[in-house]
Amino acid sequence: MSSRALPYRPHNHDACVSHALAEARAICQQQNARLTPTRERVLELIWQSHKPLGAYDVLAKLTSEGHNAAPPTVYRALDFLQQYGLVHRIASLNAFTGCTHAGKHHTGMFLICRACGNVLELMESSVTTAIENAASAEAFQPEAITLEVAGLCPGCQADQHHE
Amino acid sequence: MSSRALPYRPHNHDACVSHALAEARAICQQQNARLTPTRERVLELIWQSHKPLGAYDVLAKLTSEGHNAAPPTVYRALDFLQQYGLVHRIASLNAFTGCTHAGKHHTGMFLICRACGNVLELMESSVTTAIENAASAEAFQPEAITLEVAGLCPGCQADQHHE
DNA sequence: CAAGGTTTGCAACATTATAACATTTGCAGG
DNA sequence: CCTGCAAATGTTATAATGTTGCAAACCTTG
Ligand SMILES: [Zn+2]
Ligand SMILES: [Zn+2]
Ligand SMILES: [Zn+2]
Ligand SMILES: [Zn+2]
Repeated sequence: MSSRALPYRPHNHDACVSHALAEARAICQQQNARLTPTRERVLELIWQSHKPLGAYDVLAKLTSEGHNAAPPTVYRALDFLQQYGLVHRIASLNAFTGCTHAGKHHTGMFLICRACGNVLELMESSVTTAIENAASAEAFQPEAITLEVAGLCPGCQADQHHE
Repeated sequence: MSSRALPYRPHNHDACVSHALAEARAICQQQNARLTPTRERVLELIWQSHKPLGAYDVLAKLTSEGHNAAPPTVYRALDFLQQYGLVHRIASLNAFTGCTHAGKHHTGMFLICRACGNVLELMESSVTTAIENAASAEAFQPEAITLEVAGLCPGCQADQHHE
C-alpha cells in the first residue's frame, strides 16, 4: 500500500522540512510577522520528524547548539508559531507538531500512534461539521476544537503481529 | 428555553451529586472495586460543580478538611476513578470532571465554556462514527479519542450582549 | 539619530505529575 | 483468632511543564 500518508512510510523528509519552512516564510511575510532566527530554528526543530516534540526537548536542542536559551525563549517562539498557524500543540501529549496545512483555514484532527509516536494531521470537514452540529444542538458556540485520536498507525498494526 | 442542558441553568445540583455517588457505588460493587472513603470523597469533590477541578484544587480541599493528603493521594484516587469511568480528564485544562454517562460505554465529547467554566459532556455517536471513518480512511486503528470543544455556553453568549 | 514598539535574555517562580519506599489496612486460608 | 499476602495509603523528594516580571537589545520609522 504505497498510498499511505507520509508519516507512516519512508519518505524524503527533508522535502517536508523545506516545504514547511518556505511556507512559513511566505505566510509571515504576507502578514508582516517577523520570522526571526530563533523562531525559524524552533520551527525547523519541531519539523525534524513527524513525532511531536516537547518544549523542553526543543530547549535542549537549542542549548546543545550553543544557543543561549531558557524556557521562555522556547515558549515564546512556540506561541508565535501557533499564532500564525505554523505549529499545533497536542494537548494529550504536552507537545508540539508542525502544521501540515499551514495557511489553510482548518481545524486539525490528529492521529497519534502510541507505538511509533508519529502524528498525522487531517482536515476532515465532515468531522468538523458533525462536531459543530452536536454543539449547535446544545446552543453552544464553538471557538476551538481539540481532537486527538490515539491508536495504532498502519505500520505499527503490522508490527503487532510479529510479536 | 428550559430545555437547556443541566450545567447551563440553575438546577438541583445535589441531585447530580447523589446520583453520581449512587452510580459509582453500584459500578464499583459490580466490579469488585473498592470505593474507599478517600476515593469517594475525591469523586464527591470533583462533582461539587460542573466546572472541572484541578488535582491540586482537590488536594487543597482535602487538606482543608483535615485529611492528611499529598499529591499522590489525589492522583491515585483520580487514576482509580478514571479507570472505572467515573471521571474524565480534560486534557486542554489539566483538570477533571465527573462523568455523566458512567457505566455506559462511550467516548466523551466535552463542551467547555471559556467564560463560566462549566462543562457539558455529550455522547454523540454520529461524531464518533465520523471520526472513526476518517481514521479508517488512513488505515489508523483508534483506541482513545480526546474531543474537547472550547467556546461559549448559551448563558454566557447572552451575557456577552450586556457588556 | 531619537522615540517607541517588538523581541530577547535572564532569574525566579508556579503548576502539574511521578518515583521510590515505608507503613497500614482488609481479607482469605489455616 | 492468627498469619500472611495483596491492595491501598502515607511520606518525602523530585521530575516535567509552563509563567511572570523586568531589563537589555533590536528593529523600524519619522
Ligand atoms: Zn516528513
Ligand atoms: Zn506507529
Ligand atoms: Zn449538576
Ligand atoms: Zn458559560
